[in-house]
Order: sequence, then C-alpha cells, then structure tokens
Amino acid sequence: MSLNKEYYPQSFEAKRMELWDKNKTYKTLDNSDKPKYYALSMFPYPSGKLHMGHVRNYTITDVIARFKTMSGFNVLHPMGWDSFGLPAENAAIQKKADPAKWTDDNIDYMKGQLKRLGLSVDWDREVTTCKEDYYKWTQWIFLQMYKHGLAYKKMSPVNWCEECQTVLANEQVIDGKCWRCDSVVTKKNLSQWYLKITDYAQRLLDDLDLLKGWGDNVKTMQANWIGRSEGAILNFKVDGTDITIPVYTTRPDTAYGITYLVVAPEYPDIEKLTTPENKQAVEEYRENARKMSEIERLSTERVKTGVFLGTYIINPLTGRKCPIWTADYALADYGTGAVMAVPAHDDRDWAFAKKYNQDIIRVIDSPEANPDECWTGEGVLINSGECNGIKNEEAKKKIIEIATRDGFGHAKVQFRLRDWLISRQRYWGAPIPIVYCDKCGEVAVPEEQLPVKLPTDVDFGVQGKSPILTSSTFLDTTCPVCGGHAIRECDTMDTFVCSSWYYLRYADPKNADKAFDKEKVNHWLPVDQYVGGIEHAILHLLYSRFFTKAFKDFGLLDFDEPFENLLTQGMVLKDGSKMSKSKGNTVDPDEIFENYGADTARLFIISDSPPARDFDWSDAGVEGCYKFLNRVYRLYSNYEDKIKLDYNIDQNFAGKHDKLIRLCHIAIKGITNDIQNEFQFNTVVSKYRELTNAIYDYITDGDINEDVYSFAVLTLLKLLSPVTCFMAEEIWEQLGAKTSITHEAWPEYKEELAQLNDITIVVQVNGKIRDKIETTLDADGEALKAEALKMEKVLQFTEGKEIVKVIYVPKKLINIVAK
RNA sequence: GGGCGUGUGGCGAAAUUGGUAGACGCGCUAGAUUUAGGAUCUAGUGGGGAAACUCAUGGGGGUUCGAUUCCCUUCACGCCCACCA
Repeated sequence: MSLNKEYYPQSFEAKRMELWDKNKTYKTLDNSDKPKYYALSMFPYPSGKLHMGHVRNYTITDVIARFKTMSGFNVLHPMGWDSFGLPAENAAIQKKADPAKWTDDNIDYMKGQLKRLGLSVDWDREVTTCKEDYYKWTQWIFLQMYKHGLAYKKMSPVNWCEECQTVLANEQVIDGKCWRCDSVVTKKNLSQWYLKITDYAQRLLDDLDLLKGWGDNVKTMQANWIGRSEGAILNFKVDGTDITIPVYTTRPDTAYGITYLVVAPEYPDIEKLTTPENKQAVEEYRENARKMSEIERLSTERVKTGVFLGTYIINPLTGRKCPIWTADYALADYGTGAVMAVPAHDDRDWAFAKKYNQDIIRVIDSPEANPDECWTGEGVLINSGECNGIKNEEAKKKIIEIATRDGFGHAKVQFRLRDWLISRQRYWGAPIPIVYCDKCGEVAVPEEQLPVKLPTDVDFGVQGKSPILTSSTFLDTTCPVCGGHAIRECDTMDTFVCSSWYYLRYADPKNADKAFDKEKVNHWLPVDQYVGGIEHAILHLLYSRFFTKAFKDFGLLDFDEPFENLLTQGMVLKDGSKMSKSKGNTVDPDEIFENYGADTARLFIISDSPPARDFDWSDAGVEGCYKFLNRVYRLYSNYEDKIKLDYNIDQNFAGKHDKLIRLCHIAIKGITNDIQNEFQFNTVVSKYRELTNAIYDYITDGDINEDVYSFAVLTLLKLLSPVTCFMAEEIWEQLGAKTSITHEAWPEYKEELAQLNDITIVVQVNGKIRDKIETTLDADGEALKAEALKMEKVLQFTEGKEIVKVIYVPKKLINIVAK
C-alpha cells in the first residue's frame, strides 16, 4: 500500500466513514476501566439541512470527544433529534406531506451529513424525540410531575401567537414577538397546563454557584431571568368595604409617602373596587388594555395612562386616604398585580402623578436630592412618623416590623420567574396524557397505557384549530377510573419538554421499561462538556436544570446539575452578519465537503476564532486551510520511505535533530494545554502550523534522520487526528498501522525537552530593549548580568547615570535600572 | 434604566497571566519555477525616520525597574433583561 502523491480527500473520506461505521469504531460501552467522559452537543432540530452553525457546534464537540478518547477516557458522544415542532406541521400544511415522513426524510439526510462531517458519534445511542419509544417517556415524565403536584392546569391570560395558532411560554416571547415566527404576540384568556418551575426558583438561583464550568454571562442571564427580589407585602384596606388589597414592594421604607394605589387592568377584584359613576371609563380602559399587544404595551413606555376607580384605601401608617387607580404600568402577573405609588421616590409613579395631578410627599431626604425631582437614591426618612431620622436601608426592616406587629404586612421574597406554560394547540408534539371524564373530571392516563399515541387520521388543512381535533379516533376515550365516557386532552407539549431530558436518555437509550436506568444515568451524568449556542442560555438550559432537580427529588437520579461545563459557541458570520437565508449569505456545508473535503471544513471552522467568539466565514480562509492540509499531506506522501512506525529516538541527537525533537515536545505541550484550557482551538491550529513549518525547515537540507523524522511526523499526525480525522486515519493506515488512530494514546511531552536549548536573553535599560544575548539554557544568571553591563549599547544608555539595580528574569530578560 | 462582555496592524487574531506587543494565518509586495495561469518555494510586510532611534494595544491619569495585562477615570460598540413595583 502506498499513499497517493497528492492530497485528494474525495478519494478516501467517504471510504473512511463507511469503515468507521462498519467497524463500529466509535461504539461506547457502559462498562470500562477507564474514567468516563460525557461530551454533548445540543441536538439539532431536523429542519432539512445542516447549516454552518451546526458544523461549528458539532466539530467543536467532536474534537473534544476525540481528544478525550485519546487521553484515556471512555467517552460518551451521542447524537439525536429534537424532532417535534412546528416546521414539520407547517410543511405538512403547505406541501401536504406527512409530518412524520417529512421529519424522517430530514433526519436521514442530516444524519448522512453528520457522518460526512466525520463525527465520532455512537449512532447506536441515537435518540429521536418524535418516536413513540421516546415520547412515551416524555409523557411518563409529565405524569411524574403531575403526581408530585408540579403539573397543573389553570385559566389565565397567556401569550398567544396568531401566526402559529398556539400559546407561548414567557421565555418564548422576545420583545413582544414570537421567538419562532417573529409575529406580534397578544394576550388570550385560556385554560392551560403549567409546570411549576417557580417551586425551584431559589434552588435554580442558588445552584448557579455550583456551575464553575459555566460562563458568567449565561449565569447572569439566568439569575436575571429568575429575578429574585426582597421586599414586603403590605395590605391596604379599601375604605368603606371589607376588601383588602395586598401590594408587593421592594421599598417599604417609602410607605409613609404613598399617595395613591394602582391595580393592573386585569386585577380580579377590579369591578368591586369601581364606583358606578366610574364604571364606564374603567371598562373602556380595561377593554383597550386587553386588546393591546405586548408590543403596544411596551411601546407606550413613557406615556403613562390610567383611570380613577372612585374608591380609596387607607394607609395604616398615616391614616391617609389614597385614591385607587387602574393603569397598565401595573402588571397583572407580577407581585400581587397591585402597586403602592410613592411618586416622590419612584420614577414611574412620579411620571404618573405629574400627569394625573396626584399628591407628592417626600419621605426620604438626602443632600443630593432635589425637591423638584424624583429621588430614588439613599437617604434619611422624613415625614415618616416614628421612623423619622432613620436611614432608609434600616427603615425597610423597621417598617416591615411595624407592618408585622400591626398585622398589615410581612417580609416577602419575590421572583420574576413564572411557571412554565407547556400546552400547545398544535399537532406535532407529545400529547399531554390526561383525559376529562364526564363524571370524574381531570384524570391522568395510567402509566401502563402509555404512550398516548398521536393520531394519524387528521386533516392538516383545517383552519383556526389544532389538526388533532379533526381525528375521529383520538378525542373520545374511556375513563381509566370509572370506565365511562371521557375526552382526551388535545393539546400537545411544548417541544422544550422533550429536550429537557434527552441528555439522560443517551445514557440508556434502548430501555423499554424505564425512561432511564438510575445507575446508568448516575454513571454517565453529569455531562462533562456541553456545547451549544448562546440562544439557549435561558430556555433550554433553565428547563433542563429544573427537570434534573425535580428528578432528583423524585428519586430518579442523584445529582443536582445536569451540565458540569458549558461552552457556548459564537455565531457563524459571513461578511460581518449572521448567516441567514434571508440575507443570502449562507454557505452550504455540502459544497465545502465536495470541493475541499470535511477535514478542511473541520479545520477551518475551529481555526480563526476561539469557540466562544463569533466566527467570520471567509472563502480565502477555507482555501488557506486546504492548502495547509496539502502541505501537511506531502510530508507523508513525498517521504513515505523515511517514515517507520517503530522509530527509536532514545538516542543522543544534536543540532537540528535535537531541535526538531524539542519542537515536537513544545508543540505537544502547547496543544495539550490549549485544548485543556477552555478549548483554545484557534491557537491549537497555529501550533499545528508552527510544527509543520519546523518539519519543513528540518528537511530542506536533505539531511533527514528517519527516527527523528518519523517521530516528528507521527506526532504531528496524532496531534492533528482529533481535527482532521479523515486524513489522519488514511495516512495512519497507509503507513501500515492495523488499528484506528482514534485508539492511539495522545502524545506526551517531557518537560525538560519542551524548551529549546538555544535561547535569547533580552537586555533592557529602564525597561527599553537595547540589546540581546544569545546563550543556552544552562547559562548562569550572574554571568549574564555582568556581560550585559559591559555591552556597548548598555554603556551608551547608562552613561553618566548611576546603576540602581539589575533585574534578571531567568531565560527571559535582564533589565538594568539606571538613574 | 439595570446587568454582562469587548476594544491590539488592511483583516482574523496571539501574548506562558506583570517580562522581547503583533505568534500563526488571510491579504498584499517583490523574486524563483512555469509557454501562461494555477499550484509550489524564497524574502518582505504596524506607523514615522536614510539611519541612530522613536511612536504605538479606544482616550486620559496612576502603581511598577517593566503594563495589552493591575487600579482610577472617560469614550465607543455588542449582547441579555427591563413600566418586575
């Protein structure tokens, strides 16, 4: 056997892939003496074709998985499909295709592309969320949530996307628009299923501290989203009634300055709080607010509006009668839906009070405060009865004490996080396993009756309702309790429910009796390295953390956090903006595979920027990587007769031979460190190039020692193999190796050889470089100092000055301080 | 308004965490080879200066023998959250 003279990846990449497949080279066994390592990519939605973002994501994870395998770990590197969701259903509507078929076809195609990319994935563990053997367990998990009181149904105003004809979770509304289709979201009053993620708010917040391997940006985003704040509930009696309005405030210290109260337009008791003469105006205002989209509500940011209800509350601290208003700057679903207004110390209240002529009472004074402006800073209490003279931070506690003592309030921790709305009025999702019995009401489907299968006799052309309602077989069923007539829940689950536990299923993908085996999950999890896009910083990553914590409480597993280390890779850009079909600046991975091969794609996508940063695609850069691989390849194809697998470098080498060996050790050390240090693949690639250049330098004079040369090029080959896996495997085999290079040990370096013998010492005077000394590693510091002091350049710059001290940094520099 | 980041050549970037700023590459310039193009190889490539030198890591200040790195201040950009009481 021998190598082609020229690098022609098309001639061997496909063949290599088939052999890996056939030989099950990347099969992962549960039992191994080696320590485990779980490398995970965020699994793709099977949209049709891979884009460069996928290529970047999966290449990064694959390089990590291959590196860890060679470093002696038993690596789990799985892949699957987040395959429920709207695009399949939309395709069904537009192209009259079956969503299952559409999804399967896409999976087939994309799986081929992933293999073409050379992923070292154990495909026997593939997981597909829209298959019965998976969604059965998604439904089972829902039942566990239900059983433990974490899944419940309630009527409330929800986010409605008219375009998608479904409700959305809070996390899926971005700037008042649908995260998927970008159309305006409105409010609708519906009875919907929720998961009680709020029960876990504090733990989700606290445990962020456990996540040492997560970037602060993601942790901060989650902390902001959870939004913990400390304050108080204060209850205000409505004058002349038995009604009490509780408000939540983070500023109880300003409670003596309340001059009016605001309730949200959706406030439940609002009708009882409205006097007959104000009824019409209030009704109109509420109607208007209801019709307004989130966007409009946001866009009215600076113009405050509201209507007086005609009633008053009494401030128990001051006895003051304060009018009750409704205004849409009070939010129905945060706090209690009612706000105490202290215009003197809150910007929003100030603006409102100015517009509607409400009283303003200053209760916090500060030398910096201007009486004609709103003051939200620190200060000392005034106009506050028994609290006068107290600093406002202390007054917060004091007033909570008073409220508690007198029975009109208490301290309260409030979260911004809302419960997770998981109902979707769509077909292509996991059915919620609940039935509504004529007699027994809401009943959970017994576990042994799972899965509740998606019906196939549906009409996708139906307008204004979920296609699932057109099934003649699905809706009517019998009650598992009484055997009487019952109707199935016809909403399906948000796809984020499916993706909140898939990483557990990989540990035990074929289990027909359980969602996953506890022991296997405890063995493989937590994920050692998770790689994916920053766009999931809140959504998927928060939901998955919630699921893991709930599962721990259910006794299904024994860890708190699913993902130990998280790498959020940057976007792939072209010409400075995100690749997108609408901008027409996409690059098709298939074209790159065809023209340059997968190795070039893999090398290029990790080469130019560190993984976390955005990556600007350039055609010239691809070309450059391809040329580099050609250059590397020729080191083997042109010198095949000089390379032997059983080389011996345990002998004394001098001069350029010694230097090349040292450069190899330097490369091993540098590359290993760069990978271990947050996967700095861009500098790994530059070190590949340095070593390649060094080997070319070595051979230019034709004096090639076969042992040294073999050591150098085989070291390079192994170092390259996690990245350019096809070429490395091809050359490796052509050189006569019998086993996959994947199963070779990662090269090790000797510290004493990971430095050059000839070094340059920089000589500075007062921190400025004046000269250099060429010397060797073993040179004596004192002697070097003495030599430096005698150098002509040094004398020139120290002339007439006193030498204060001489600093010597070993192997680096001498700095002479002269005054 | 709050939070988190980022500012280094024409471009992507690097800098062993306080020690030669610009590694490595893209691009560009010249040369070799080639009938030509491509490919390949060699040399050069931050600014100013003929040179000695000197200036330069968004701007200004500070600490230090020495600062891209630490501190203060200021500007610009990016992302996330936001009438959250």
